[in-house]
Amino acid sequence: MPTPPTRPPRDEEELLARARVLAGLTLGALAEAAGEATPADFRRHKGWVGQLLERWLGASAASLAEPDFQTLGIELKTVPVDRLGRPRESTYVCTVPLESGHGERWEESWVCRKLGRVLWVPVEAEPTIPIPERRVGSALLWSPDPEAFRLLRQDWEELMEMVATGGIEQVTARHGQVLQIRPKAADSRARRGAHGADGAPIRTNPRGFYLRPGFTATILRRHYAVAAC
DNA sequence: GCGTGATCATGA
DNA sequence: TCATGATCACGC
Repeated sequence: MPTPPTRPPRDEEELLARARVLAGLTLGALAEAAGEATPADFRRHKGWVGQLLERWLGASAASLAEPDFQTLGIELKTVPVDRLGRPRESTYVCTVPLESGHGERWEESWVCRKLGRVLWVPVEAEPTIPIPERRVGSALLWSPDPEAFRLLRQDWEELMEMVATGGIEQVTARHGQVLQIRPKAADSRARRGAHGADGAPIRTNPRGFYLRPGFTATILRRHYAVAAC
């Protein structure tokens, strides 16, 4: 059984090597080897899997508005998958800028920068599998291809245009083909400064950008199609 | 209080 | 069954 690294990976190759070691291992084994307890359920431990993998891969920017692997410019995303390897949940990307983002170009956007290079790590999330027995899958180091890039850009521009013109309160999770905007806060009472439909300052629930499961499914499906050959 | 790590819980 | 809207913990 390996032990968690004490420093960030030097390069992509080292990061991938670390990830390959984890493939097939269970959450229980990784938690034990890292000296922590495996939660009985995730109701009060929602980010636990992500933080466990951060530790095992040597991520450096935990809970900062930076890529997880700062020097490499790589974002780590653990994705809960069903028995067929399909994502069970959407994937959080970043906060929606409610006051400063208007007029920003796609290329400079937080979404574009975060998704430029992503290490996807699938993790079994079937409710029937006890948490300690759930296995880590094989990781995929990914950058958007032209089609993915186009879809993301199109959604981002459309959503930010809505935020700028109609106001954030008009945007729901139903907008956006692959990217959506949903609440992202401690609870529904949390408030953040924003602009209303008429441009007047308002207070509203903080929002985040999320990738729809179908988008992530396409990424993983291609990976496994290749891996199976 | 905010951003990051996400999953939960409910209604359609 | 599935997606949306709500929620929980942590570090700073």
